Amino acid sequence: MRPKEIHIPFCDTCPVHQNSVFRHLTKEETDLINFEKEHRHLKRGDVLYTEGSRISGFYCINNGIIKVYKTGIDGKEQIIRFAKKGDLIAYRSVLSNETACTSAKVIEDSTVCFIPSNLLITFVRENPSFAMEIMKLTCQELAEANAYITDIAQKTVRERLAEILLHLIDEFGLDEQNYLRITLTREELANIVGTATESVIRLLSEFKSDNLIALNGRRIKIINRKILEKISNIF
Amino acid sequence: MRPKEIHIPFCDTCPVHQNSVFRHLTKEETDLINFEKEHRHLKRGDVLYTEGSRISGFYCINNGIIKVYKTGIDGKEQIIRFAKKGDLIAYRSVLSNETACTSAKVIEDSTVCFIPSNLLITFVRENPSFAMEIMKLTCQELAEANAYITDIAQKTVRERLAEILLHLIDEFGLDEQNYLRITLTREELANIVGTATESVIRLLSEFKSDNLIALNGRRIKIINRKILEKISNIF
DNA sequence: CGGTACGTTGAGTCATATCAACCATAGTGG
DNA sequence: CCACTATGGTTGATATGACTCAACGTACCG
Repeated sequence: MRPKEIHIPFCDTCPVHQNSVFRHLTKEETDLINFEKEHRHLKRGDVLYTEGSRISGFYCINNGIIKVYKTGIDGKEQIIRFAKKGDLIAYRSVLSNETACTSAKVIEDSTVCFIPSNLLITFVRENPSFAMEIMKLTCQELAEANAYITDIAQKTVRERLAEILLHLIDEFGLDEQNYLRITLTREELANIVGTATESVIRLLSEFKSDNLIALNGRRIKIINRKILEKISNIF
Repeated sequence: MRPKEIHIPFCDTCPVHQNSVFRHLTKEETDLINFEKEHRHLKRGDVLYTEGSRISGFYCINNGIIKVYKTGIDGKEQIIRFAKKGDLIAYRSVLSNETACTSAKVIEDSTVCFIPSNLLITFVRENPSFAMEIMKLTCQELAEANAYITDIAQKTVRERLAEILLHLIDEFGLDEQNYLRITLTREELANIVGTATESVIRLLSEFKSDNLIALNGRRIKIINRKILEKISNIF
């Protein structure tokens, strides 16, 4: 009884597959994934895995948005990154053979493929081009993490909030009316920036009075990107 | 005229080599490194590479301590990590084929081997066990970076300073009199914690009056580790 | 001896967290 | 259908952690 069942194509014709690290797999390897993968439909709030758990595979996001976060003091979430169409999650834990260092939860209803660990390990060992691509992925994530450490340590909340808005624009884009294509609660925004919910609310309404953004419930319309860039102190 | 020239052994008998990711290399691969590597003696303050530069190889630390940092607002350094005997630096940029996202500077006089990029790339492509080990390394660094993002976003400066002291104990150890085996300026400490130099000074002398540490110039003696753990809020 | 880099302390300020109250909305169950 | 509850959003008042600025001390170095 799923009125809107989303079709999951075979891996070899899946646009995600063709545009990701998977494009370095051979026909045989692709078929193997296709055979072994499961696909799942998930709703907002569903949890894919939690910090500390042992993981038997990783996920390829076909659709929707997932937040990847750590749980800190008093259970406060720190959002580390988002995963959307074409992104992989949980592969880090598989590769390092450690328990998950983050949790993952659905933000917008998603369709994902679950691929068992052993496939990833095998491909890394047997397909050097694929290994190299996965390695690049990890290295890029590492570079981003380092940059974020510096930001969070040195910038004010105001600067960081402006910067996050710009990141969200880059990552998820704007619709025809310049609304951000991702909707987050104030609390989620606070958990990216690393601040209190109330501070996000105050700063957003400040940005609004300065005519940099407009607010429509959870939807954020970008009016003046240039000034946001100035505020965010990126160079 | 170097009175204390430190002997660099051939790679195949180098203790660093035998205890690092390099142990997965074949005899031939090891010989190749041995043949192509350069070794360098560096003094405090020497710079190995700087953010944004293109890198033609990576470094294996034989001795001494290096700080790896990003330059943020107004040139303020954010120290990302330290590298000591047996650690590798700059390999991230080589693997992802990007310019360096950090700079590296000598904190304690060091001896390092410089190994050209192409060797690393070749070994990753041709030696799956080695590739896997390097990958684990990156993944672990990533896990640490994520944890640090959460800390810095959620903890107070006081908590973070205590935590950093504990990290430094774990990473560099204590001598017979419980002095930390790494000496940093107050500014460097501040640049790890992500705070102002004055704040570090005030908090250190607070820890001192609470009899948690003793101070002797730049040397820090650990007196009560338990309480430091309590303050740092790790669980 | 003057210079430079580092360390320390005090005073004042400000950004941000915290606490508290209140509103809006939607879902739930009797 | 209404009270009830939970969740998210907003605003105000207040507290305070941490930064900044400034002055001064200390130590080492050529």
